[in-house]
Amino acid sequence: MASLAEENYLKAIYKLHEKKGAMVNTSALAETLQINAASVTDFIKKMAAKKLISYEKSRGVMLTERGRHIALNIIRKHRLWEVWLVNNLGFKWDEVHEIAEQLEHVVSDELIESLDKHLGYPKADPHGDLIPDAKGRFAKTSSKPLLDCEKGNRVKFTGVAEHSNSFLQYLTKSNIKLGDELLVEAIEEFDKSFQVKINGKERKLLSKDVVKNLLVVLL
Amino acid sequence: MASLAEENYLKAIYKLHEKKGAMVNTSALAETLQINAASVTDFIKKMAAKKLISYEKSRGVMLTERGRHIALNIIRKHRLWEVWLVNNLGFKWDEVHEIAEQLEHVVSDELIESLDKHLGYPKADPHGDLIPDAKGRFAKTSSKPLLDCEKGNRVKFTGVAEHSNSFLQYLTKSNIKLGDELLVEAIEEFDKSFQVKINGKERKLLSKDVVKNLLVVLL
DNA sequence: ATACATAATTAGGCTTACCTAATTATAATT
DNA sequence: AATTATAATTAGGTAAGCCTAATTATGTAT
Repeated sequence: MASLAEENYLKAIYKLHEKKGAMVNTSALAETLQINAASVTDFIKKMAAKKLISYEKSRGVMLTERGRHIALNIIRKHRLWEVWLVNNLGFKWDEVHEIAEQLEHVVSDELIESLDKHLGYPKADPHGDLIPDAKGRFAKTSSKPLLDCEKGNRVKFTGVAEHSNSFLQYLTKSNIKLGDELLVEAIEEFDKSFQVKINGKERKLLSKDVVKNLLVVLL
Repeated sequence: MASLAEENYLKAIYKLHEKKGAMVNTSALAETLQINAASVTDFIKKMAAKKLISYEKSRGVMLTERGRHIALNIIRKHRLWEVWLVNNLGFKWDEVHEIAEQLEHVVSDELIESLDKHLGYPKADPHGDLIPDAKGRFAKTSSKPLLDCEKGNRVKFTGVAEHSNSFLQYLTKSNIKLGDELLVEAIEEFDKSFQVKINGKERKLLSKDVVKNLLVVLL
C-alpha cells in the first residue's frame, strides 16, 4: 500500500512526534530525512490527500490513525529484525540499524509473525526499545533516565535514549550492558556526574551526558 | 550500485540465458518481467551504457562479466533467504519465493555472509537449486531429469526443474520430498510415464510431465 | 524476390520523488 | 509597529521507469 518513501516519512513523523510532542514541522522532517524542505512540503501534501497524515499549512503535520498504524508496523518490523540480527546472527547492537532500515520495508505479514514467534515474542529490541505488537500496542514500562534517580537507588539498565554509534560503542567499551544492575553511590551536584557500582562489582563515574541517556527501572 | 530494476533485469537475463542459451531477446525479457517491450528496449540501452550487459540492436543482450557477477549475487541471496525461510521459520517450499524476491535486494555483505554461516553454508536451496558462493561459483553436480534415466536405476531426488506452486504442491501432496530415493521399476514406452518405488516403500506412477521436472543423481 | 507476420525500436507522455530559486508566512527583536 | 531572521511554500525542472501508438527490422512462406 504505502510506498518506500511514504513509509520513511511516516516513521520519521512518528519519531519526531514522540520526541518533541505536538505537530511535526517541515524543517525537522527535512533534516531527519535528509531531503530538501521544498520536497517535503510537496510530499506531505500528497500524503495528506491520502489521509496518512493531517496537514495544517505552515504549521506542521500529525499522523492520522491510519498513518500511525503503518508507522508502528514499520517500527515493529525494524525492531524485530534488530533482535534477529543480534541474537541469531551475532551482530553487535551498533551494527544493526542500517540493515534493519532495509529489512523493515519487506512486506509479508506471515513473515513478520513467523519471525516474532521464532524470536520468542521479544518485548524489546537490542537497545531496549519496546516492540509494538501486530496491533500497534506496547507493553507498559516504568523506565526513566538514570539522571532522574537519587543517591542510593538500585536500578536495572533497560534501554538507551540515544542511539548513536559513538554512545553505543562507549557503553560497550565501558562494559555496560542491557540488564546490568546499577547502584547509585554518589551524585556530584556540580556537574551531575554519577558514581555507580555495576553488578555489585566494578565502580564507574558516568557524566551527565551519559546518565541522561541511560534508561533504567527501579529495583 | 545497481538499482532494484537493474537487479531484476540482470536476474531475468541470467535465468533466460541459462534456460535458452545464447542471447536473450527483448520479448522474452518483457514477458518474464511483465514489462512492455518498448520499456525493455529503453532500459537495456541504459544498462548497456553502464556495461552491465552487451546489447546488439534487434538481436538481444548478454551479461557482461560485471552483470553476471551482480546477477549471481542476487541469486545467491535469494536462495540463502529461501533456506532460512524453510529451515528456520517453518515456511513450505511453495511459500517462500515472493518473500525471497524482496529479501534478495537487501544490501549488506556482512549480513549475507553471516546468514550463510548461520545456515551452515548450504549448497542448495529448498528446491535443490545450487547456491553460488560469494565469488559466483557453484558446486558441481551431476543431476539430470528422471526422464533420462532407465529402468532399474536407483536415484536420489535432488531438485526440481519447474518451480510453479502447482508442481511443488503436487509433489508435497504425493509425499515426494527432496532427498527421497527413487527406484525406476518400469517405463511405459507409449507415454513415458514412470513407475517408481519411493524410499523402498510406496509405489507411484509419475507422468512424463512430472519425471521431466524431477532432477536426480544416480546412486 | 515479395509479401506477411512477428519482433524490436522510436517518439512522445506519464508518475514518483526528488531538486533549486524565488516568494510568502511566521516568529523574534528592537 | 516595523524590521529582520527563519521557516514554509510555490513554480519550474530533472531522472528513473514505466506506458501507448506508430514505425522499422527481421525471418518465414509463398
